[in-house]
Amino acid sequence: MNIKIVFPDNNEQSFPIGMTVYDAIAAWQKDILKTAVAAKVNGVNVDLNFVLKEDSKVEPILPTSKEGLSVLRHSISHVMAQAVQDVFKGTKVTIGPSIEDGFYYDFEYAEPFTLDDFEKIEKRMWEIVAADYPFVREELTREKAVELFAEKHEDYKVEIIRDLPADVSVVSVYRDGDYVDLCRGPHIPSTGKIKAFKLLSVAGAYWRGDERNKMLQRIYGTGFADKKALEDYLNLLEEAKKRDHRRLGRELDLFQVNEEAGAGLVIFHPKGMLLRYIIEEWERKEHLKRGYDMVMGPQILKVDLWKKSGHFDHYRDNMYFTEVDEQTYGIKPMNCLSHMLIYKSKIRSYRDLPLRYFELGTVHRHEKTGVLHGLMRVRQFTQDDAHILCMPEQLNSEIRAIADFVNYAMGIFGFEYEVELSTRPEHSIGSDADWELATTALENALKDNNITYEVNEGDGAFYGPKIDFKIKDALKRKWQCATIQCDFTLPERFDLSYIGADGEKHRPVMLHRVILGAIERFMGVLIEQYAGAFPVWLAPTQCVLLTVTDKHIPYASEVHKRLLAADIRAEKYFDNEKLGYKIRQAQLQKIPYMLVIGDKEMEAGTVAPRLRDGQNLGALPVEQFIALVREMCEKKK
RNA sequence: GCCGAUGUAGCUCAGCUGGUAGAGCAACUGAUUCGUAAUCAGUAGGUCAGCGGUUCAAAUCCGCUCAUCGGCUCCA
Repeated sequence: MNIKIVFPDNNEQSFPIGMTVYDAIAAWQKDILKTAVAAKVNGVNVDLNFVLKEDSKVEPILPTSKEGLSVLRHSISHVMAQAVQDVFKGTKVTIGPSIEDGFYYDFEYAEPFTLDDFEKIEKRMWEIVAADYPFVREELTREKAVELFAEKHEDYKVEIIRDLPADVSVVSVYRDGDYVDLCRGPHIPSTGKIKAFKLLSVAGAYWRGDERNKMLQRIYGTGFADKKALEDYLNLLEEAKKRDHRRLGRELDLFQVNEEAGAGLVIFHPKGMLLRYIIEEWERKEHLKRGYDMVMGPQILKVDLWKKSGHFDHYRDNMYFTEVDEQTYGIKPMNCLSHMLIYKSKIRSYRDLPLRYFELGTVHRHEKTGVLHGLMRVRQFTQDDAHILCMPEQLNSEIRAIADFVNYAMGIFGFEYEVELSTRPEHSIGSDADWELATTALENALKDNNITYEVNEGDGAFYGPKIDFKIKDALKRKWQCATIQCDFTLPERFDLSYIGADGEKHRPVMLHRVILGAIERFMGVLIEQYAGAFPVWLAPTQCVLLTVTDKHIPYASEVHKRLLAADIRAEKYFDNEKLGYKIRQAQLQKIPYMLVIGDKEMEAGTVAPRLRDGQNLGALPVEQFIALVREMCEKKK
């Protein structure tokens, strides 16, 4: 489908939908480019591009819009590639897209780029910007394009063109000045439109994302419509760093990951453990409410069982093993096996199903050193794991119930999440028919629940497809927490059965699922979500007693006892310091209530709560304060 | 595992081209008894990540290992 554009000289031309006006104009007659762009859109004053829409309207892409930023950043990445090739002769270019908060470009160059090189590259980039080269689109036949890039020894570009689908006969390249890059476009009109950018980091990245390929050097950067927006973004990054759970974990004395203990092994300090305990207690109650049975299996199981389940063949590299009395045991990387044995301990009837086994199961996985990250990626962690054994016809309602549970839990903890459906991976077990059935079951449940999701091809577990729920950390990195995995294979391998209404044996289906995922990871994201200022029901310390002078200690101690007796987590700041000092300490610890206790309170039998935001609640009788905290806990605030 | 960077007191960091370690905050002790984000003074604290090498001499140079950080691949 084509649409018409009327140019300023009343010349009418039609162009395919999706093409930008800039490209359309360039394709038509590039010498009237500037006036055309400026005059094009009903008096809307814009710097960047316009895009053609279905409804024949020409919409401007503003430099502040998502689309506009993406175009701008893509153009900046071209300028960066151009600068890198100018500064470091012999650099080969590969690909350089815009991404959520910026852009990157992957290069091949013999020497590693350093942060010091950024200055040189940025300097050259500003020169290119100052030259205000127009971005000019040009279309070439495949053959011509291969010729062009082969001549420049751009092997990666040649490979990209050669790998294009057979029906692509024409490719586009963009020129700015004497630089030319293979690119689909669109771009901004000229390099001079670039006002604000910054190169941020350099990292390794495999060519085409495959670890068997050569490792390239990726330079990350970001760009904005103006300097102010760039500064705001950089400040935001600084703020995000203050929320980093690794930093808050130390400052709030929650946990440590100690080099002496080993990489990826978390040591919970008293306050961190208290937070974890609160979450775990909440979990147990919520699971019991929903018809789950609590169970518990051993940390190590004989290796033969892991062979039977398929873990030994498919997951061995990630497992720890130990040998005792000439028996090899596998330390569990997953909790399912014990649950299978529980199911098998009796003959099961269709009347018993579904059976839902829940375990706060601690697992060990030997993760590669390079992936370890605070609480988010560790080698020992505890999942709020459950295995549901049900009849195939119960799958849909079970999956829906889990999705509801996840939604409820995320609401309680204040997270938004994204949903992905991951399908069969390269290395997997089970029949095609079962994979088909399992994938459809998951997909149908999502559709029936009106849950929007994206499909992640080939990202399933080796034993089945899965639905993943992802939440974001302070730096917007997504972390998978909840997951639902559909498994026909393990029931098969363990020969699980139930007696149906027909008196015959049938095979149950198994769902593996977690709600919060790994407690460690969930706590990591939770810490960042609240920047350490936990809601009252979660706060390891809910209130702290601040004495004005030593003579208030006896009364404050009395109040402390009453609070503890009322299940309120209270601390004592009775040291010989000024009130201001103690307020500051409590503030830094992000404690919800600071109870000031001086002469007035001692005489009246009250406490004077101060909130984290500086607000004073005035004097309250102790009982009233207790009631207040209880109410906050009940409302999960 | 791969690419790159980093590792000095509990934390944040100084320590130039090799000559034997320093600040602020925190901690501890004492004085002060004080009303909503830092009272004053003093004291103590380091096999410079570990191991090995070069050197008359290594925090500093070289190698290996461990760990951390930013990514890639992988993943809860």
